[in-house]
Amino acid sequence: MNIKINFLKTRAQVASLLRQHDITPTHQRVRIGEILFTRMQHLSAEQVLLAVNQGHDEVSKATVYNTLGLFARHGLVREVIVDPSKIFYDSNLTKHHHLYYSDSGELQDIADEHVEIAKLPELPDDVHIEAVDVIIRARRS
Amino acid sequence: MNIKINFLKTRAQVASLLRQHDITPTHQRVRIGEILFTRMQHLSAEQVLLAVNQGHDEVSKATVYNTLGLFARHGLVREVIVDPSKIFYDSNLTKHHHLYYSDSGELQDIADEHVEIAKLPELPDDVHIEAVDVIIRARRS
DNA sequence: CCGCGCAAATAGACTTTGTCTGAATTATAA
DNA sequence: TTATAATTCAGACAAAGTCTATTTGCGCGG
Repeated sequence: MNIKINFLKTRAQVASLLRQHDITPTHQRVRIGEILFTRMQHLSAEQVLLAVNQGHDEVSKATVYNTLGLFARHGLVREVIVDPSKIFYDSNLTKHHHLYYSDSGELQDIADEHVEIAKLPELPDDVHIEAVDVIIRARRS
Repeated sequence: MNIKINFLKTRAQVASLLRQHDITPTHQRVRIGEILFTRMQHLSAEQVLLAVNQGHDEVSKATVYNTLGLFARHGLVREVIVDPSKIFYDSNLTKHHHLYYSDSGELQDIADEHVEIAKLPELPDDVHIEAVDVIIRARRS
């Protein structure tokens, strides 16, 4: 049984999670992990950079981008592509879909049980599906 | 009954389509429309710019971006957001979904009948849905 | 405890996609 | 014809993300 990825509270827990995924837990990576994994949320790279560097500089832009990519490749966060100008990193790893408000840029989770995909196309054998994303685009008025 | 938007062949047909959608058919807009509406395809702004300016300059970058946005707002093309670095403009206006190859960047249509969404969440009254996009992310190997 | 070697981090230049500005052109209307 | 408005344009600008060359700092053998 894996450590529950969300609601981690301590640096030690984040470090342990990283080790479980074969990621060396450096100071910077743990800082970024703290921000992402202490609650379920969607953050852009820019927002992570700001959050990490509250007050004084601690982690460089390059490292934030590298680390987010690394986390995504190791399945610790999910990249959500809904906005043409930035990627959101989603620390909610349960199966779910997204509701995107194109007026405000707000992104909300939709629990898996509220969406049912009853049919998907047959694909050739050499094609393997990485994800099926359902995005509801809406606006308030 | 509307003019069938795909497979338009002549400038006059494109101009007529634009007029139907309250868009003044300028030379540049018709050029761009010719490229988009003569067959169903997904093109990025960059690709439209290149296609329009075969050989000599005819339409500026600013106009291409303005026109694609204008066409999208008037429902003549559909913006497809699957790649974090660019928007695709889809001239296939029939209801359909997308298969995106994250290794090659290739984007394919999936006919509506191959996907069935059996359930969607209830949303508050002031929220109105603009689109429900299903994106299958896959890779070949 | 020292220093070697390597992974990781860094600053900042660079790239790409897209937006903005203000001037010039073209169309529209009186 | 004149003026009024809409459209186009070149090029400056902005934002997100990548790349490079250098530095940092940790793990490990002696």
